Amino acid sequence: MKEYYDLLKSKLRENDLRLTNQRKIILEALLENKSNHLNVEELYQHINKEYPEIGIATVYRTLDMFVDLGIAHKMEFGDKGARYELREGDNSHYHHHLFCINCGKITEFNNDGLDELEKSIMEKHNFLIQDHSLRFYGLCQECQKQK
Amino acid sequence: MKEYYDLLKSKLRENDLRLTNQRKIILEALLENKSNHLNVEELYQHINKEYPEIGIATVYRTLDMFVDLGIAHKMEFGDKGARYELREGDNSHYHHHLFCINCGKITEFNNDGLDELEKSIMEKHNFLIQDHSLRFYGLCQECQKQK
DNA sequence: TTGGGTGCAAACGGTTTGCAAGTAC
DNA sequence: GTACTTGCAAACCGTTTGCACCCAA
Repeated sequence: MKEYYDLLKSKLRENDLRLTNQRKIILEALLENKSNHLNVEELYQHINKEYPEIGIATVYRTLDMFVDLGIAHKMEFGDKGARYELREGDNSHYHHHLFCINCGKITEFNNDGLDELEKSIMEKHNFLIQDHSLRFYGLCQECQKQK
Repeated sequence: MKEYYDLLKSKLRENDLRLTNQRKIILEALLENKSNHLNVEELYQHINKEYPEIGIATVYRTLDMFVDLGIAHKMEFGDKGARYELREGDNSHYHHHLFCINCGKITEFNNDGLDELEKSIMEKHNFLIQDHSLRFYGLCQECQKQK
């Protein structure tokens, strides 16, 4: 918590941006829902309960800014509504996602073994990789039983 | 060409759907632009030149249907506008994409080595994988020079 | 004090939908 | 002939934007 707060503070200062209450609150909401994979609307609803004066436009603007500052990731699963999650400190341990096409449940899995592929692609295609996304779409355990 | 046409025909028949001119034309447009990664609007413009009577709603409906029939893939890169591409016969040789965040250029690369990861995830998470997507975001060769 | 930040509501843009007319089978 | 399809235009909905007011530094 403190860790992300300090990170935000220094990133903001670096870029001559201000540390507003809204930005603190939105960071906090992301932290509280770290594993819930809320989309923007859901995150906004969560914030709205305690801080009804904050507008959704601010939430969008702030989240985009967090991405620019390198604090958050934006993810879209094609099911209406982007999701944002905080970046982990060590990028190489970034996780990826299983997306259930029946119930929409999102599960995380680890990144092991992608680094080599990344390296070989950089060389083969002369492509400077800055971010990556690996997803599997299918049926989670519960939805398999159901069918 | 013939191959996809026959596939479409049989898939349609299986599902009591009709082989209309529009569906043939849209399949053809996908084939002609196999490596161009056009989004729906661009694909529509391409079709519109020769067949101005076809509406964009039909293009959307048809492409979604192609996905349901297992003939096409839908892809979203977060840069406005979904893209569709024909599925290759052998799913295990499905390619993935490099997306240049500067110019939007999309490059394909091969899938080698993802199957094992897939298998281990199926076991570990009891997740029935039906589709997967691996992407790298970064700078293509040209855009690296430019900067 | 002042320029960046916010809330509001309107605008935007990709996509979907209702419906009457068209057409494959 | 009948049900599936289509074209059109309007609706939808997530996201962005313009603007007057606000507030962090």
